[in-house]
Amino acid sequence: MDDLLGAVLRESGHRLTGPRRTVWQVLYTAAEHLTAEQVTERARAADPGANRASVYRSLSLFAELGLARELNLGADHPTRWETAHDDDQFHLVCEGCEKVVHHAGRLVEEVRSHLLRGHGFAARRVELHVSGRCARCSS
Amino acid sequence: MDDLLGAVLRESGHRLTGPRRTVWQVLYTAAEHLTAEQVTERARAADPGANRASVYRSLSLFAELGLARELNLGADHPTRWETAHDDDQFHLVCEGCEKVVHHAGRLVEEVRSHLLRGHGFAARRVELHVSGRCARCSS
DNA sequence: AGCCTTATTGCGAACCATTCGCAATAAGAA
DNA sequence: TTCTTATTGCGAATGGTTCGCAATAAGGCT
Repeated sequence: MDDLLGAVLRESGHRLTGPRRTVWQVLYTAAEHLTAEQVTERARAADPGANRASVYRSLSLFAELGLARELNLGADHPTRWETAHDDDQFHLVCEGCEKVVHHAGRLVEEVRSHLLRGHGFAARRVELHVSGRCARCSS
Repeated sequence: MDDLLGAVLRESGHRLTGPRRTVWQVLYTAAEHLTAEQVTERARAADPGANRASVYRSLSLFAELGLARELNLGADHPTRWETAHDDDQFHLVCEGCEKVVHHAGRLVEEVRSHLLRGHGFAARRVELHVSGRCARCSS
């Protein structure tokens, strides 16, 4: 939905602007995880004057408001962005086809309860990054 | 051990040099995870002429040889380094005391087999980053 | 509808961690 | 000891991200 953006912005005392709408659209309709640069490119498809700095500002604001999420898949790869899901992060990076697979599973819940019961550690955010080879590429 | 460095370097056709020895010493005797900048500072304590670029070069080489590991604990934090352990990465970052706890458990094994059996994904490296509050800080 | 306030934008310059190019140096083999 | 060449040190370059500030436009108010 496009109205989610407006609602969240209004509610938090921010304005619904053109650039923000554009960035949100890009992020929302993207299949993969995009780098800030890719977001900028695609934003320029809709609005040729789209500005890099504004894209960065929109992305960080979205993150702050819980609309989007910043991904770190290793120091070699650049930072990527995605719309936020309720589930925790669980990313499988295939070294063969370079695809990043999203995988939401109960595993995260298990990790969480394991840590709390076994170690008294109250997990807020769980990020699981796995690199290896997917079924197709490991043949 | 200090000889581990020499052995691994020699075996891989590299030279055991002063700068590399210094960086290894720093990394090896560090309690926490250090940023490249911190490694450089400490290296300068031993050798005032220690060079930033060489520190970076040493660190990447160590990573390549499996002696050290680069850590990404989120885009906000700078990259950190540690000597490599055999176990996979499992980091608990406490938001209260800012401590990074190393926690090696069988959880990683479970994740690995879960992915392989359930999804045909052959995990090579598993990184689990959890932020939350440790037992002491959550009171 | 038009006005006013001020959040947001766009632009380029600034930043900062990391990397590079290259001449000088020093490991390690002979 | 000499010789080869991997490695260093230096400063400059890079690349992603952020900043400063004047110009613009959202949205509340009349």
